[in-house]
Amino acid sequence: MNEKTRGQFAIGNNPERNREHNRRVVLDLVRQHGMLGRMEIARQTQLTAQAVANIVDDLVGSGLLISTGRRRSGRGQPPIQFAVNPEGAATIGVEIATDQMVVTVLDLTGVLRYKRIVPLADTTPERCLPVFGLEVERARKSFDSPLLGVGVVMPGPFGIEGMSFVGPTTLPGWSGIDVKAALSEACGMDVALENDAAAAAVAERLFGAGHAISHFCMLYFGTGIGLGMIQDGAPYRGAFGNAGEIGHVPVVPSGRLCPCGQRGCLERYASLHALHEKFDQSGRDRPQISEIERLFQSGDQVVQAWIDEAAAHLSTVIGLLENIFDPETIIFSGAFSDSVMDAVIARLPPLPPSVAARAGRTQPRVMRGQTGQYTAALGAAALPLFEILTPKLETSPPDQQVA
Amino acid sequence: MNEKTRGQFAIGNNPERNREHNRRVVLDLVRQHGMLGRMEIARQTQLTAQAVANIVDDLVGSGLLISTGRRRSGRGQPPIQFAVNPEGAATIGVEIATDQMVVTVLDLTGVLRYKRIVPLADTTPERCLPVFGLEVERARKSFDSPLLGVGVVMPGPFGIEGMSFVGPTTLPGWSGIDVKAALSEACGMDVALENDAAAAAVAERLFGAGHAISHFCMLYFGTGIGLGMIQDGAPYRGAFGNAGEIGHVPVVPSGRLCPCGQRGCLERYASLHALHEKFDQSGRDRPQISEIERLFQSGDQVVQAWIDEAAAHLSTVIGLLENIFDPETIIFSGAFSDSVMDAVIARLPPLPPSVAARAGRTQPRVMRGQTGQYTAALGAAALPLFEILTPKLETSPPDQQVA
DNA sequence: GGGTTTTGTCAATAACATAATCTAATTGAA
DNA sequence: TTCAATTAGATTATGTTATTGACAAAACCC
Repeated sequence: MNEKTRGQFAIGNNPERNREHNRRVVLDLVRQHGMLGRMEIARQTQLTAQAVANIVDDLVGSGLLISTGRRRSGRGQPPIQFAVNPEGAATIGVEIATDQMVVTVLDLTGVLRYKRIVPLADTTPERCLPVFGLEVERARKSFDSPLLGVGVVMPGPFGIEGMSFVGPTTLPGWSGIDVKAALSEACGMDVALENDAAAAAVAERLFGAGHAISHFCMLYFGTGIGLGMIQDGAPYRGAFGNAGEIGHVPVVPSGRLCPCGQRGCLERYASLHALHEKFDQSGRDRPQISEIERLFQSGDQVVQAWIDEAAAHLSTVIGLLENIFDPETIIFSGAFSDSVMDAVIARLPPLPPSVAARAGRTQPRVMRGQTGQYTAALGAAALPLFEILTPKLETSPPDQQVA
Repeated sequence: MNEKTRGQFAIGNNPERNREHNRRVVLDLVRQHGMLGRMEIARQTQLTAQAVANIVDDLVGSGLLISTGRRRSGRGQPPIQFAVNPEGAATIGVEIATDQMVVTVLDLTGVLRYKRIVPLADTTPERCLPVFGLEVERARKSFDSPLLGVGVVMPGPFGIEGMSFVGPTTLPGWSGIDVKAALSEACGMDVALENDAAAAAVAERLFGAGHAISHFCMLYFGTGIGLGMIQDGAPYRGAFGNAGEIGHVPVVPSGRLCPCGQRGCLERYASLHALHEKFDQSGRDRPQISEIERLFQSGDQVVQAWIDEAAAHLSTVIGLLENIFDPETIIFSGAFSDSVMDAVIARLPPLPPSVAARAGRTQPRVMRGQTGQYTAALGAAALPLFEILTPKLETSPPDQQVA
């Protein structure tokens, strides 16, 4: 998140770290397959049956896995199936947006157990942090399982100098403070912090279309527009946690002036804020997000015009992302309803040529996310889950390194 | 490299894989620090002194490390220092470009031991593969150390459908064939295959400015222009190995027509091919790469004009990359001489605002690579080295997975 | 019912790292 | 000079984890 993130070194393995790793591998595998027998786990993980038996026993003992009975499958003794225990643990996710706070609780299988939307009139840290602490406390009381962690989603970027990026799509008053530390203090525990697009990508990876896709780009339509990247199954954060600021990519030469100083930034066309501006121009009130679906269904001209304009400029960006990342697919998601997202995709102009034109591709180049319009809040709760579930290379904290 | 690359699962650890991992961690650490004592290694890797002693003994035994004597350092028994043994192993790297083949041999510390440039009149696979086999054989005879592997660099992308991307900056005749398999057969051993930009990035990471930088973007000026990305110290390849095709990002609206079908692609302005076209327009012969330095030093007008034009369009791309990747820095490298690269950097227009404008940044936003103009061929040889040296998460080959 | 196949468990083994203890070599202060 | 402090390195014993191999259990097929 800051300059110190540089230059991590992988650390050595020992039996203890080994144990952690193998448990994570097994848990992740079972989660992704829903149900699995011991022998199948052993084959997939390239561990022995005995090792898997020990690990599964251990995970059952700690409540993370449960047996779901035998499954008859051809010849041989039918395997006892195991699945992730929904009651095994839960996580709290909080999305702090420009006008509201969405609080969610997910169980270990990713099922939504609690959702609460708190309108925010004032998003400054002074007013916001106490509400945040209170809401986390309230969510905590809604379940009995052990709490894995708290994830928070806010519009990025974080820690940028000057006023360049403090536009209408970011939160006022939050620059210059250590956001993560402030949030941790407000709720009394460590929090995982990400921007909305990255969290949405994690949610999609764990619970949506991404569960079978390990490389994808997610375009997230929040107040602004963000890019979330899943690479090799894990989110890409950049050296300082601000990767994915695609909103300020210029798409229209000498286009609309952007607070960032450039002209024709994507965010000025393809974002909720751009829609709001279109309503301003027509002399109409800005609609609530919840109203947009209705306006769209009734064929509202302003909404239609916005969709066409957004789609027109997104096409270039899609080619760009494909050429840079070579993803399996690009997923559209955001605070808008599914039908609005579908309309944006449907009206995309012909996509430019790119490396996506490979032989035998199986995924469409663009698809809509499957986790709905609260995907960012879901992603917030998914962040701690991801930490527990996903095997990764252990690295040393940079402060322990030699000079 | 193909559609099957999708959906890898991490596999479980066992003592044997553990052993491999720890040796890699130690070797990588020693390599990056030049020389290190056992206790220091133990602290960095978070292993015990005894474990490190065993590992170091083992690595010395297999010739990968050598002792370099005691170092007096304050109080206490002076530690015995260890360094990577240059004679421990060597790798062969081959860059196949549009007009020549560059063959290199690196020792384990990354020192160039052999370099040979073979002009290629005909780059079709039929003519090229036998030459390749022969040259690898010849390079093999230049050293006694064990051979770690062979790395090959070619202009990408690989396996793309249709004619869209077969322009003057790619090799004719190579589409539709399994390049890696063909190369392996021609030299009788497994080869690591990458595009030039990715390999250059690996070279820079191992031997150049990138050794202290674990997140950077490399803009590589070959015949075309390519993007190599190092993320968390490792190259990013994309889902199908074709990431980094930045040459076909449009930078000039309604600009020059590109064989890819778009207009104003970066490659039409900032690449050797663009320079060649400028010479064509002036009615002059295309210069050899080796001549360009001399032309530049003598203030040649065409070269100057090309530098200005390239720099003008690169500025936008830099802002784009910073916003998307949030790297520590962006490194320019390529087949051009250092002074030409420096001139391109010097003439960049003011860079656009981006997330790179963070508080307390220590690296310049753009810098020149430090591995010289044969960086791609160096990178080719660095590929197998990277495999040996770098700890990574073990994953299962996709064909072993359940349906 | 017997042969085959697959799952699951037990006990013993192997590999690797840890822990504790001791020796060696250097610095620095009395 | 002497001796305590400090750091490195070696030796031995111990512990954790996964592997190996043998065998029992439960299903299918003929």
